[in-house]
Amino acid sequence: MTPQRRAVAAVLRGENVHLSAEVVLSRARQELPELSMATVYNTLNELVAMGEILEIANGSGPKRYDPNVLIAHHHLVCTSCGSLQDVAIPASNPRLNADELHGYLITGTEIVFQGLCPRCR
Amino acid sequence: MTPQRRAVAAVLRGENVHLSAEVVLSRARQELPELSMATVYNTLNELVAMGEILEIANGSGPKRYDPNVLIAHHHLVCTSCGSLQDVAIPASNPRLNADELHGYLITGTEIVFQGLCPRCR
DNA sequence: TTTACTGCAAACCGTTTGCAGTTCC
DNA sequence: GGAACTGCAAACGGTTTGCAGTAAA
Repeated sequence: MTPQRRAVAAVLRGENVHLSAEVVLSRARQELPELSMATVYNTLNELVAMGEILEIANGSGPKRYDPNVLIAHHHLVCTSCGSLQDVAIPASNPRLNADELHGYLITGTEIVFQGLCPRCR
Repeated sequence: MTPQRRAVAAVLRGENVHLSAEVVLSRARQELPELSMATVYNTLNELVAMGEILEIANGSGPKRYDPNVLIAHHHLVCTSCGSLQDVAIPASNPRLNADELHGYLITGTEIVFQGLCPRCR
């Protein structure tokens, strides 16, 4: 646990936090100005590998990192400004029936609700 | 309609087709060897803008292009090899209730089922 | 002294863009 | 001649990597 990793981890804390590497860097630099981007990426990737944070791959644009791993949830993304909102798993959780599985073994289901956020609509 | 565009469009035809720009190029070059990557991307982006094909943004790795725009569907992706399968919209289509909308106006819902394909499991 | 980690800079991959050279009306 | 399009090569943005230097065990 180096100061760098602590600074990165400290930024990724809380609910409804979805930060890009860039933003993680600038925020963590408030604590540790000499922090480098390489170290941010190294740390983020380790945190993802350890299961401490989630990686949210946005279509184009940078990946976002989400520290909320304890409560399973989906995302609501604004197609205009890119802002993200956590949403609870809906009551009607989608399932595939046998003939739609095409022989796959399902390991996860991810729902992305697209829409316009209050500011953009 | 130039030969280049025709060649690209011809490759993106059928069901369960999810090709990267790279693959589109190499296949279209069998018809038109002098085709360039720039033109492939130009054409793909126009087709997407025209609503003729869908862009599937994979986490890391190249985008995939899907000509199946007529039948609404979701995707089943192999987390090991990246292969993709179209799946029908499940009977229980997820919906958010008012308090989960957070003021967003929903415009679309995308489900990605992750799993292991028959070859990888 | 070995090991792990950092920061820098350069490389990387997928995609986009500037531009000069077609082609077609 | 003007508009639309091509191919090349260079630029781009986000991410990763090689490497020399530093700190910690």
